[in-house]
Amino acid sequence: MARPKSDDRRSAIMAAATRVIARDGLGAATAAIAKEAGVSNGSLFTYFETKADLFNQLYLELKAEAASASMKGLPAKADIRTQMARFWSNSMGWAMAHPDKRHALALLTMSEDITPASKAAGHKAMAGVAAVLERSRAKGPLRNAPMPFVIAMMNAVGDATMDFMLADPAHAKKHSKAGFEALWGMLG
Amino acid sequence: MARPKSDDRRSAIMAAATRVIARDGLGAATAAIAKEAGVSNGSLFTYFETKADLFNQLYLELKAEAASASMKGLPAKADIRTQMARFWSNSMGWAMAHPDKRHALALLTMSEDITPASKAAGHKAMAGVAAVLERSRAKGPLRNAPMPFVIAMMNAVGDATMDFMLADPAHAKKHSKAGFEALWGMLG
DNA sequence: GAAGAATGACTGACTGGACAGACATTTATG
DNA sequence: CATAAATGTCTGTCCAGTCAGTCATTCTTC
Repeated sequence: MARPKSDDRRSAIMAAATRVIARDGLGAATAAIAKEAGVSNGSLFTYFETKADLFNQLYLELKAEAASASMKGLPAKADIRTQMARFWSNSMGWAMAHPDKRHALALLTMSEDITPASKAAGHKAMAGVAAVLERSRAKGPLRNAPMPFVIAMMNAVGDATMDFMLADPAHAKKHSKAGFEALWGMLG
Repeated sequence: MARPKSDDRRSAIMAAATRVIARDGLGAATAAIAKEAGVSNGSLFTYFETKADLFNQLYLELKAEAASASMKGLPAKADIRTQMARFWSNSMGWAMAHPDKRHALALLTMSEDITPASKAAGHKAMAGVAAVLERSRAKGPLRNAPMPFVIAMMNAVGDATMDFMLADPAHAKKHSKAGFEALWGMLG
């Protein structure tokens, strides 16, 4: 019946938001995002009702992408340390390949206008990870800790590791390995 | 001479800023801070040249307080695990006793208008910690990692632990212990 | 399949509100 | 009385979200 919304435009806005948020922080102006996307100010609001809406959708998309990337090719039959190592390497590799996405996601995770519903959905996307973690910590010092606590620990170590890899890419491999050893020491 | 500046007023502003930042985030309005302090809008600017200036001074003050609290009564002669445990318990205790301060400090640490100079000074305040950490990690998986990396790991685990303690105070002790075991596993 | 009616996406100037910081005036201190 | 702190209004800036008008696309009718 009428001009259809374009997926290209929608994803141009999402991609622009990723870049601008990574650059300007959560205070990023919608006008700046629209400009970066090559789209008019008003047009942004035909794709996203509010700025918070845009942020929530972007959060979910990035979270899903990060989760899927980190679970790629897990050797289901290998021992648990090998699986964990593969997961770790996937996660760190994704972060290195997409620093803007990883930075924007880190900021959005802290943002106050990500709704509880979005956070819940985000955690759901990470469900596969939880299973691997569960086995990893079975005999370690965290064997009796609540699972969300264990997940938070892993994220904390992961975030800190990524920060170092991005700040010092020359030794990224080394930092990634050190981070994994730290994680494994904590779990096993 | 002339009317002197009052330390009471200055610290009222600092305390108010702590509360308001904890409540409203880094977007906290200077007007809100002044009001909370029972001080006029303009007066705030006779004590702090700019908002960023206030934030930097508050960051340093909170950082110094946290550092000093966490080093209190370290048993210099005890074995390293005992020292580390005392440090950990001090840190977590301070955070539980002053949730606003700890939250504001966490936010300020991420803030973009904390200058590199302030961050450097902040790290300096934590110097005592570094020595304890150095001995703790001497034989563990992180024995060859750069010290800043080890510090970042510890902070990451500490932040995650505090989040859980504050969110679930009934089991604060348990969370604190679990966090310590995680840290110790990582180091030793 | 051509004409044109209907739809709704697109644009960018605009609005209302919030906020950092300045300033003119008042008040306290020595 | 000289000096400087205190006050709170005021101003310029910035920004999320709106809106009136435009135009691309699709549907309908002959």
